[in-house]
Amino acid sequence: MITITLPDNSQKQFPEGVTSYQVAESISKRLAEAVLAAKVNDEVWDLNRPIAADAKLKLLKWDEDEGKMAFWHSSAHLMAEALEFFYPGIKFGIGPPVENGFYYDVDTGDRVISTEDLGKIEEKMKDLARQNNGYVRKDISKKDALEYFQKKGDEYKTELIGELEDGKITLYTQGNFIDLCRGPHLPNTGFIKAIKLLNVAGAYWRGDESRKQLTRIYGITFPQQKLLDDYLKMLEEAKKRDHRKIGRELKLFTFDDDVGSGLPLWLPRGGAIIDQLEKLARITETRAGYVRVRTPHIAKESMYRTSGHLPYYADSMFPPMELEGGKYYLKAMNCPHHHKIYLSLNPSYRDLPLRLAEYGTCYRYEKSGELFGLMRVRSLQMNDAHIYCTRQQFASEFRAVNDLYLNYFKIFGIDKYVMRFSTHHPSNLGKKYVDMPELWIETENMVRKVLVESNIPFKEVSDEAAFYGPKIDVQVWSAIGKEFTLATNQVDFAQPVRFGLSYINKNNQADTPICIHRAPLGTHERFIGFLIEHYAGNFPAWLAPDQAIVLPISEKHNERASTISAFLNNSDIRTFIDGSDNKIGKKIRDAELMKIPYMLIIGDKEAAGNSVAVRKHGAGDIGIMSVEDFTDKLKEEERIVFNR
RNA sequence: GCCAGUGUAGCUCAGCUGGCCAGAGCAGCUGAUUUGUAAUCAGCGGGUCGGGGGUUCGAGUCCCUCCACUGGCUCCA
Repeated sequence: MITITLPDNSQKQFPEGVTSYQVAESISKRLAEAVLAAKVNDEVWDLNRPIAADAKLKLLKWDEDEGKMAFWHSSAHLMAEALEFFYPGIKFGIGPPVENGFYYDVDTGDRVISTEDLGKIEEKMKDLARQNNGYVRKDISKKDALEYFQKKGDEYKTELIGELEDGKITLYTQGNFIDLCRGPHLPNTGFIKAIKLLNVAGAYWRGDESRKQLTRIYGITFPQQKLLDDYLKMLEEAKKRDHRKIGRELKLFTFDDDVGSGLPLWLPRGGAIIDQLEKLARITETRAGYVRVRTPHIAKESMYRTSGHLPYYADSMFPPMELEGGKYYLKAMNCPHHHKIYLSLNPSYRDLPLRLAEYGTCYRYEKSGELFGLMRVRSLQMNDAHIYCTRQQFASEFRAVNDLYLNYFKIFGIDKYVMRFSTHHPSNLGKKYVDMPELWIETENMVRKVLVESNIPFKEVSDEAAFYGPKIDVQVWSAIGKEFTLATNQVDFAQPVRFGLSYINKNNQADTPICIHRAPLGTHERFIGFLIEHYAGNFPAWLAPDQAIVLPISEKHNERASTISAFLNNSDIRTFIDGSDNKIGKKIRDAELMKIPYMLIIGDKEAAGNSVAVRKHGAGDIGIMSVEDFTDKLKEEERIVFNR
């Protein structure tokens, strides 16, 4: 007999070789039906794998991520079986579960799998699922595994096996399909009740651009049809928040073929949002001791040689313009220009920290397939600043920048984000990274300390730093689940050296400053793209393109409406009149669709009392008030943001 | 850049296997209406069907090519 310890620390005796499924059965029949896999001593196992000795056991159902992973991993094998049926001789790469579903990378030779083919594959999968075929695990020697897949002609699997340790190789078989796999899997295919193949895509073998591109098929499966229906509905809902759709509907921005792809045109209503963001940044930065500078959009080749961006970064820059025997580049970043300003100012230690801020317009030649609405563009304006400080000032400056980020997040109500802290790896010193080991360690420790002390969730990734220092990127997600770096905060102790930046210290000696690159609001393009989705177009009044719209009940109230509108405009409130001869219901509907925060309705009653009937977007009528009271109300909403 | 898909009026979309197929709704304009919290009525004007080339008696419809967009891969704010 062996002892099985369950998560609640209760213990039960079972005969040696008992399976997790049998344990589940002994608890309840319903549990046995719902359980998908089991965690045995911190390792996820198949339900029907015999347990030989005393063990901790956790039964994994659909509500556990590890249960879902086993489910989707098994689904990938099911899809592979269907694919092999339709495309004999097909070769398989990898087929893992992912956050939402699974995929399999396959090589179909000359045959093309397109979206049209997904339906029949889906049907075949449903057939196979109904057969309740078991997923059977088998240990195999490396030699036998290689022999099997070589015979099958699958060079991808043989490549994978070649890297595995002999004695730890397992195959899984279900129905007519055998796959190299570590598992774990469902007991049988019958668990998979609802199947949807989502799309086909190209994917490079092992993520390497220089290797062959395989066909990747994405799918998702569920233990019940209703869960699939819910998931598809959720996807539809997410699409409604898509900034590209809302941007068109609310007339915020557009693209034009003649201008070029990735080059957004900001319409007046989008421009108004930018104005408010810049206002917020200006106020915030002025209070934090920043000074504003302005620099040209182009610079000569020599500067980018000095900075080190050429030739390494040249692929991401627009090709140079040649004139008067020299090459000029459109700037892809603002730092070199700012370093030149530093040189011109020739500061002493008394002038540091020097914080140079600019909403600098940059141009980056992104590959055509990488463009994505406002989130990934070729012309962008950064909420950029470079802080030059001494090593002693570094900690407090970095902390201040961090606080600035958090303050912004609070204003916008951004709570779903992850700070990605990228550090160097010592093995790449002098190669990928500047060879200043003690400075790397010192600044990384400092950055880590600030993050921990500020109680900020972050994940540390080794060997992902910039060549000039460690960095923090703020990762967020678009409505349709794409991950983006929204903002960035980088430490730089390399460029100051390259540019020969220095200051005279207290001991009358030249010293090199450290530079902090920071862009807490990222770029206008990406930040507003993100905000559109974050608010689903329902911008708070301080940020909305139009804060209020004046709606006269009938034509005879138009004059009164103009007076009120003019008064509000004079109080710096962004407003206009709906002067159409539509009925009030229609005017309200139009304003609601444009998501204008406040509607001010003017009829006989209001005209008589110098008041407006206020309707709030999405909330309805909030009562009659004087024009002054409404102005104060709006001003208060702005004050909370701008004066915090 | 690569793989797969899509491209019909400002927007959302119909147009089956090539032949009275260039349409609808919304938006726009004009007129009537003067309206009390999510669509008043009527009339009118919009498209060389993404660009170019080809097949055909005949092409939104089939083929080639370029461009753009969408979903991925790679790369990044």
